Amino acid sequence: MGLFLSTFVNKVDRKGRVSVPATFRATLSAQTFQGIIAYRSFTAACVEGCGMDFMERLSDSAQSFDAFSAEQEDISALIFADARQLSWDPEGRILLPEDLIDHAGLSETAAFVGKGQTFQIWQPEAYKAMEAEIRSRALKNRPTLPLKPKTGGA
Amino acid sequence: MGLFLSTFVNKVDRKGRVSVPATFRATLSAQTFQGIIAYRSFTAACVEGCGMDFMERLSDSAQSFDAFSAEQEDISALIFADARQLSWDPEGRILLPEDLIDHAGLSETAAFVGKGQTFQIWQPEAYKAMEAEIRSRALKNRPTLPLKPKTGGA
DNA sequence: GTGAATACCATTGACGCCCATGGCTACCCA
DNA sequence: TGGGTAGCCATGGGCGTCAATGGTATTCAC
Repeated sequence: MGLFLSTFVNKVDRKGRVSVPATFRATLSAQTFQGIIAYRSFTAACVEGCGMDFMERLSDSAQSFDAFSAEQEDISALIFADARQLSWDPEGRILLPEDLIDHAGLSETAAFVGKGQTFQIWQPEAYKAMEAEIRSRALKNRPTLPLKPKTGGA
Repeated sequence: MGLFLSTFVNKVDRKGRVSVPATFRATLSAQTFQGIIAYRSFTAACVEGCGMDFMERLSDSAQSFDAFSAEQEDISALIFADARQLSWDPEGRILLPEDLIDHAGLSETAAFVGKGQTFQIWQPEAYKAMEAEIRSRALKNRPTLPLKPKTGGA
């Protein structure tokens, strides 16, 4: 299973095009749709991104009540309505729609931020600020991450 | 299952390259991604290192979000966003990104410190100081490590 | 017909790959 | 037991390739 890792800052050109990081494209290469799914985050000033398979999983989850609460059903409804398929050109660039650019406050550059199964697109300075905040909070709280035991193999 | 054991101090060349200890490479040799995952520790001046399988376990753990507090989501966000895939060259070297070098205060040499399932990369002098501190604390506190019973296989 | 979106092409700079070297160790053989 | 040798691992540097980027042309839609 491929993951979206690391953060890449790429330029947005005059036409609104931006290169999707090569490693992200590699992560999505197995999928039928050659591109990304993008929708406006409703918790932060950024764009959420993922592959089609994640959308399908989201859809499956929304079906089963016990997995998703009513609120979460609302959320998934929002997501599906807002989501758009952005296919990349032969060079691996996507064209960012105007409203996504507005929502994330993008201008010259865009930061692709890996979140594991998904990723986000931020205005780089805004992300830096957000990251600093989270990092300082982590430093204070020293939270721990309960690791699941290894699944299946090895 | 392979573990990361012992400590190795290797040189960082002018291009920022450093050899990953051969035994660490052997530990990771079975994995799909031939290289290491590295991210800045948020509790110490060092770089955390692991294999892709460890990252995937982390991602799996993050999936069940009812088990996840906001804090813990913070952590996984920080880790995935900061994690870089550093593949090694045919000689077993990785290229250390500038900000990782800065965070750990690396210059001429780097210490690879085994931590079992994961490892860390330290500025050698800094690690020596940290180790001395931990050791003296252990002498005082006599910490214990509850051993799990053997799980089924291997 | 005009504008936008997509495809095509060219440039460049970073990164990955290749070859060469040196030192240490472990092994072999006398 | 000691010298020689071979192999592995860490190291240094040069070169080619690919990803990111900027621009132009062509096609599609309205």
